Amino acid sequence: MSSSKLLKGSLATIILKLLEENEKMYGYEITQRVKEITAGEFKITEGALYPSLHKLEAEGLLSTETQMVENRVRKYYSLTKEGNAEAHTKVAELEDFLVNLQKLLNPKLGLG
Amino acid sequence: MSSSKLLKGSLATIILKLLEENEKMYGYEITQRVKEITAGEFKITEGALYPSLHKLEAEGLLSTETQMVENRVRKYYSLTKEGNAEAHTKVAELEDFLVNLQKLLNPKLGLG
DNA sequence: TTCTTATGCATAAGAAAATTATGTATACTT
DNA sequence: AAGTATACATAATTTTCTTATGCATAAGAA
Repeated sequence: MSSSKLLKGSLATIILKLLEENEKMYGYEITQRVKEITAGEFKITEGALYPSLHKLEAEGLLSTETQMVENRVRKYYSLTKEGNAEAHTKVAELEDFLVNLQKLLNPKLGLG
Repeated sequence: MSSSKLLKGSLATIILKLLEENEKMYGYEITQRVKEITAGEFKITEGALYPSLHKLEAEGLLSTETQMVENRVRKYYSLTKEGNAEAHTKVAELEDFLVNLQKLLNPKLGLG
């Protein structure tokens, strides 16, 4: 996430959420999907993405499958069973966090 | 912010926002206010808070004033003029970020 | 034909921003 | 006497980025 330098710590949750909806995705596809959804405002760098994917795989949350497409390698990632559970947990935690952050940013609503 | 380990990078914005509303606050007060507003879900640690306050002061965004209250030192922080401007900017950036994050977490709404 | 952009993965060096642990000090409660 | 609350501060470590670099193929522009 280059443009804003905000919200370090949410990348893994974003990845898990996207994979919850898409069955399988490859790295480059994830960067493009995020860019598309956020109208170009989030740019996930490879230096952040690939280490994060590798870590999630090492933790047993993602499984991989490599394909050759048009003479290029694609490494597809899918949620494991544990990954699916963790996706729910992490998304819920992040949403909870956002609610609290909104209370801080918008105290009139929060304490109304 | 100990409990969730999320949203690293938003602490400075939270501080600026609180000071935008409160004229002046001291460190311990900030930790208690955040805890109160978020019903105990955000716990700002001293190890995060004080370095962040010092940095904001070094950047000219905050000014300080020390008082003795009941035999204890309190260091009050206030927004400078530049701090006030920066508070607006950072809050707007964070809100913008949250909008995009919501699009990722709630794609059905985002692309509706 | 050469350069740039796009596609696709990966790692290393460095910076930023936390966590955790520690230290000092006063005051109140158990 | 020990623990909790108030109040500030810093150091060591960890996490998670950014930036830079590297490899490789393909397509389009100059």
